[in-house]
Amino acid sequence: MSVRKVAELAGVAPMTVSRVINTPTKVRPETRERVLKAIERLGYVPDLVASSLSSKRSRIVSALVPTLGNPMFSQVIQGLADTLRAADYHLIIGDTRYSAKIESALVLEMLGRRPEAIVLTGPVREERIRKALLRAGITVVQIWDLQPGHIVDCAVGFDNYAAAVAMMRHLLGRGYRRLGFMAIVGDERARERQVAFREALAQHKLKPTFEALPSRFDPAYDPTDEFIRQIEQHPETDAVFCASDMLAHLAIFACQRKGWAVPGRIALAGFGDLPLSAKIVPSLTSIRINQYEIGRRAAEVIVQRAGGLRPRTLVQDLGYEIVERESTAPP
Amino acid sequence: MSVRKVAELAGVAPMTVSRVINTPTKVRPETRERVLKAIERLGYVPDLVASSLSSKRSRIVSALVPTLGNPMFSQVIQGLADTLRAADYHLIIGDTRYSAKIESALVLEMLGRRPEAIVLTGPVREERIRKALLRAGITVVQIWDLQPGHIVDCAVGFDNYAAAVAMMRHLLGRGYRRLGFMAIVGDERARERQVAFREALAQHKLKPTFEALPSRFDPAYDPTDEFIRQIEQHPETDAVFCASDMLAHLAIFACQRKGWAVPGRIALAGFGDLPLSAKIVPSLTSIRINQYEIGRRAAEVIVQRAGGLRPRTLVQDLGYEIVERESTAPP
DNA sequence: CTGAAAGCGCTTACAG
DNA sequence: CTGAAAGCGCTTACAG
Repeated sequence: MSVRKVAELAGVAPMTVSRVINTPTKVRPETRERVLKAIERLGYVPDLVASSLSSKRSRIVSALVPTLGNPMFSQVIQGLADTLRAADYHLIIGDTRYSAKIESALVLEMLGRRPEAIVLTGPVREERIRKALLRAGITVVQIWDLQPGHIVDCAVGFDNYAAAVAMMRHLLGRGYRRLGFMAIVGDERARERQVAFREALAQHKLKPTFEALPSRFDPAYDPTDEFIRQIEQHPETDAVFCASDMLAHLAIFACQRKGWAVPGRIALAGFGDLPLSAKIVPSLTSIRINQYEIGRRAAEVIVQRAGGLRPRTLVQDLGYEIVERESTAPP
Repeated sequence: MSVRKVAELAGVAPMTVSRVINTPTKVRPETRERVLKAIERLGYVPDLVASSLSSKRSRIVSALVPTLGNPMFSQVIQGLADTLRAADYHLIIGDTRYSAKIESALVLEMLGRRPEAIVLTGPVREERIRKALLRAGITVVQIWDLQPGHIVDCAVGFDNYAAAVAMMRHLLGRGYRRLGFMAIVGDERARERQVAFREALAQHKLKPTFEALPSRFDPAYDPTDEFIRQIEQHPETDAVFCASDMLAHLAIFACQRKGWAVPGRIALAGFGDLPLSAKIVPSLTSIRINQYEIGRRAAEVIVQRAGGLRPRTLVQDLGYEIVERESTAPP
């Protein structure tokens, strides 16, 4: 099945078949009809691989996220997928498992598909990769965290550090003073939140009661146990800033098991504002990021660029919002 | 940047560069070294589009799931992505939003990329699409639900109906008799569970107290409110079978808000056994499906097929497991 | 409005 | 072990 077969059946040149598919208005209606009928009869599906090669437009976008298992990122992917599909692009995805090494290997692999754009979560970490990206001359959209110094091309996201600072302001404003921090090790974005956590405390001449970073690669990995252990070892803790809502949910359940009132005994705050966070009991104070919108905007930038437009702003800060809920009511 | 440039720099023919990349052992070590150096120096990344076209091997797999937002499916995708990457395949994804129409359009689009295999969630619903798939002559792996009559090619999943029947056996065995059912409308897989729910009750000469199917397209969509409304309208209900763990989690929170003891007042059971279900208070009885494994096996089938092997079994039933937890303790 | 020629960047299938 | 020729299935850039 190929343009040639269709052309033969319709009694036209292959070029005309190509026109019917790509620029139908440039073909006389009668001719178009004949070609369309031939396409239909043969069940012809144009080969986009060949099309990509000769037109030098792959209509492919690659996106790399740390993990697909995290709803934060799957929402971003969903936003990307929906918007790109509407513009006739296909999306190739890869997950880096939070590893810079895997990320680099994936970028190189992806580049082989000649994508028109590549979406990366966070800054490029290897100089070699940055060079390869530049040499490829494609649109690079860095999503999620905005770190101005490291942006290769475009960026859509929010200020992770500022968001964490705002949450700390909220917690301190509520009167909490003995704060713990919890994140999953390997999550570099969480590291930034941790820095904000420390600095905010330091400004108030306070010290963390604990900073726990269970590793998902640790065979004994269980954030729930880790949380309980930390609270028992540091019973003065009156609030815990969790680097993700999922951790905060687990902490709430741990507290329920232990009979620790939230927020009476311990206040809890998360990050990401998952849908469940508004519904959980107690409802969870969190930092809302519009994940879907990040994906949508990233796709938008890509489509605009492909259309020859220079997007007005190369860096789009979509902001964040502290959502104050029951879990951090004043003590 | 092309094989030609590399070939010139290395002083060999393009064909030799191709060999160094694809079958390096077939090139004399000294020649290979020279070519490798040229590749390195130029930062050459082979064009997989051109490679696909001439070799007729795209090394692409397309996967369609109803939504990426549901952790059930993102786990499947993760299993696919990991396994396919290890075999040097790229994964193009699409989400059908539970729509047969979108699914059909996506399949046709995907076919244009000449994937070596396509992964579909559930059976193909349009005859036209089944034909297109057959004509494409590629591996089609139907995942998730196993419906023998509708399988185009291979299938990896579990028996949705049997799983729901097993859960009903559990609930009835625990002594619950006044059962309600809840699912999100549009989820066809949930429909099967609903049928099992009804039939199991009928066998015991029982009737549902309610069957609620909130629609995510309904502006007033709120499964929590819907759950509360149903329980208040049908206060005799002593247990609710939720077609997904997420719904069951929301139901648990709703009960906490209302002061309805789970399982004292109402027992709850879910489907999918999300990680949170073991941790939530009360822990949730659910049906465990190994989502990641479904993805992994689907990829395995694809890789085996590509290697010329006929997989031993075309239909792999990975089974399910009723995980009995606190939420359905005897009344 | 339509078509013949050339070429996109690889690899297949020979040939030596 | 290496290479020259042909071709994968489209589209670009002309030409008429």
